[in-house]
Amino acid sequence: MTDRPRIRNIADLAKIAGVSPGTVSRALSGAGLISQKTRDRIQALAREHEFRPNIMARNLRIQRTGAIGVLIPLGHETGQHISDPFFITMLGLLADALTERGYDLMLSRVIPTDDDWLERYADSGRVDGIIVIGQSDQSAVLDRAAARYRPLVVWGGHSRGQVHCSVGSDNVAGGDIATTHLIERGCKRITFFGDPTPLEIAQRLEGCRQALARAGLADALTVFPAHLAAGLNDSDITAYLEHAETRPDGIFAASDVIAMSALRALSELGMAVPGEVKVIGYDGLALGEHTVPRLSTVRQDLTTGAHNLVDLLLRRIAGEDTSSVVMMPELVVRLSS
Amino acid sequence: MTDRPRIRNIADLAKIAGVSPGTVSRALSGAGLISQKTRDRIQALAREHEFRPNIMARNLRIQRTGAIGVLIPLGHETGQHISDPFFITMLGLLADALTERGYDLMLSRVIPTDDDWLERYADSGRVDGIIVIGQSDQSAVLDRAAARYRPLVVWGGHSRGQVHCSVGSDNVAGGDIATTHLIERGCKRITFFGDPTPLEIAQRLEGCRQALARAGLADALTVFPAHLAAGLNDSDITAYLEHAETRPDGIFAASDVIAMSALRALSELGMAVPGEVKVIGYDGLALGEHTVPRLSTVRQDLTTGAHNLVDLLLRRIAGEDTSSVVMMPELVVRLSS
DNA sequence: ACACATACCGCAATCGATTGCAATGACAAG
DNA sequence: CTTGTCATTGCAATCGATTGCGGTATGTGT
Repeated sequence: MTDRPRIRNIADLAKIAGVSPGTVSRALSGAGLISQKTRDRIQALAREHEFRPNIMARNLRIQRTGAIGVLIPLGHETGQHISDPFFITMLGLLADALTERGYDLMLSRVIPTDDDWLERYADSGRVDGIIVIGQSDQSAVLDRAAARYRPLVVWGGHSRGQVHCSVGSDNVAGGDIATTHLIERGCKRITFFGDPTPLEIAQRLEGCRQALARAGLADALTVFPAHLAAGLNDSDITAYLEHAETRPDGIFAASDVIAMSALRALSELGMAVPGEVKVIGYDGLALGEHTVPRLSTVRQDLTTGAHNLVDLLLRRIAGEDTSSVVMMPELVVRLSS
Repeated sequence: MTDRPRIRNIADLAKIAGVSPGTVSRALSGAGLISQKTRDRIQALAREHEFRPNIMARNLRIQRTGAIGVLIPLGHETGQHISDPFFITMLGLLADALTERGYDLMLSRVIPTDDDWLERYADSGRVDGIIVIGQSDQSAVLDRAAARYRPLVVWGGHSRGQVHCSVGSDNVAGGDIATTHLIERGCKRITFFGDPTPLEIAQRLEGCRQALARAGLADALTVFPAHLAAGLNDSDITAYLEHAETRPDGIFAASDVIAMSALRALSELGMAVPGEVKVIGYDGLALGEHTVPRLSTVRQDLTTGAHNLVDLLLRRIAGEDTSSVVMMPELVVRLSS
C-alpha cells in the first residue's frame, strides 16, 4: 500500500498529488475554477486514501457551523423531563425538517439558573441559529436575546409586544374550541386541568373562560393546576376527582399528557368516559390515538409547525426579517367526548 | 460607552487590556500561570464587553468538539420515525446523561443508502464520539466502522463475535421472562407480535420459543410480524385478531408501542384484558403506565442504559478499551396480564 | 549591592481549510 | 515569432484561540 503515511489534512494530500493545498481544496469543495482533469484525479486520490477534510477547520474559516441549536428551557417545572412526549415529538419533527435542509441538530436541555443562558449559548459560536421550544417562564430572557441575536425563533404562545419571533398555535382560540365542544356535548360543570404559569397554558385557559362566558356558563369552571409532566399527576388527579365537591361532567386538559392521566384516573374510579365525563386534550399527539377510549383533542399541526420554525430560522440566518406565525388549531373529535 | 469598537476576538480584548492575546487566553480559560490580579481584571473586562471566546477556533486548536453524535439508523423500516417513543425516550435520557458530563448532543437521523455513512460521519471531525441507537440491519457497517474508529458505542442486542461495543438488555432472557409469565398466568395460545428482522426482536422471539419449549408448549406459538412503528399497526392488528383461526389467550408484543396498539384493538373487538386475553409488552416505557389497563411489560432500565452508553463512550474517548454490557431485564406486572 | 530563583507575560508557531490575487502556462491571432 | 487572452494553479494571508519557550521584572538571601 502507498498509504503508509496517513493523510491527515489537505496539505498531505496536496503533497502526494503534487499540487498546492489550495488546489486540493478547490477540487474537493466542488466550487472554484479548476480543470476537470485535476479535480477527478484529486477526488480519486482522496477516496483511495479515505481522506475527508476536517469540518472544524472549515467551519472556522467559513464562519458557519451547519448546526442549529435546539434548546428546551425547563423553567417552571423541574420535574418536566426532556423525554416529555410533546418535546420529544417536536424534536423528532425538527430533526427531520433540519436534516432535509442540510443542517445538524444540536440538542441542549437548559435549566435556567441565571438569566443570560441564551445569550451565552448564542455567543458561543457553536451553532448558526437557535430554536427554543417553549417560552416556559423565560419570556424576558427571550426578548432580550432576540433584540441582539437575530437567528432565533421560538415555539410557543404569541403575546402582543413580544420581541422574539415565535411560531405556535392560537392557544386562546384552541381553548375556546375545546370548551365550546364540551358545551355542545352538554357539559355543565367543566374542570380545566393545567397549571397556567407558562404563557401557552394561560392562554388556553383564557380561551376556555371566553367560551364559557359566551355560553353564559361563566361560573361553571373549576381549575385544577395539574403538572405538565407525565407521571407526577396520577395520584393527585385521582385524589382530586375522588374528593371534588361537585364532580365535573367535562374535563379540558391543557395537554394530551395530562388528559391521559385523567383518563386513567377516571377509569380507576369507575367513571365512564364519555358517558359520565367527557374529556378533551390539547396537542394532537400520536399517543392520543392509543388511549382507551381514543382521546378527543385540539390538534396543533406540529409537522407544519416544525417546518415553519426551520423555515423562519433559515430566512433569519439569511438576513431576512420575519414576523411571528400563529397557526389555527383544529378540533379532533374521537371517542372521549 | 467605551465599547464602541465591538470586541470580536481575544486579540481585540488583549489590545484594550494592554496585554498579549496569550495572556487573555490564559485568563479566560482558567488554567495556566497567570497572576490573580490580571486574571480578575481581564475577566471583568470580558464580562463588561460581553465577550465570549469563539468555540470553533478553540475546537480546532484543542482538537475536540465537546459534542457527541447520536445516530439513529432507520434501515429496516422507513416508516419508523424518529419520534418513535422508544427512540425519543432514549434520546432524552442520553441528553440528560451527556449534559451532566459536559457534552453536547448532536442528533442525526440516518437513512442508510450507502454503506459508509457511519465512517463518513466519524471522519467528519464534527464530534468526539458516536452513539448509535439500534443496530437495525446495519451490523456489518457497525462492525467495520468499529474496527477503525474507537469512540463508538451502540445500543442494541449483543451477538457473539460482534466487533462493536454495545449496551443493551438480554433480549433472549427478556423474551423468556415475558413468555414464562404468560404461561404462569395460564395462557395456552400465545401470539408474538413483532417483525423479527432487527436483531433485538429476533432475540426476544428466541427467548419466547425457549420458554414455550421448556413448558412443553412448543406449538402454542403464532407469530404476527407487526411493524415497529406506531400507527402503522392498528388496522392490521385488528384485522388479524378478528380473523385469526384460533384467538390467542396471551399476547407478547415485541415493544410497548405494539402492545398499545394491541390493547386498543382488543378493546374495540370487545375482548376483555386481562380476562380473555393477557398482554405483555417490552421496553418499560412510561406510556405503559397510562394505558387502560396499565400495561405489564419487560422493563429494560433505559436510564442506566443511557448512563452506561455515555460512560463507556467517554472511557473509549479517553483511550480505554471497553467490552459490551448486557443488562438484565425485569418483569413488571401491572394490570394487563 | 550582587547573584540567583521565581513568577508572569509576550512571541510566534500551530490547528486545517478557504480564497483573493498574482503568476504561470497554453494557445490563438496577427 | 511576438503579443494578448484566458484558464489553471500557486502563494500566502486569514479565521480565532492555544501553548511551549524564552525574556523580563520582581523578590529573596547573603
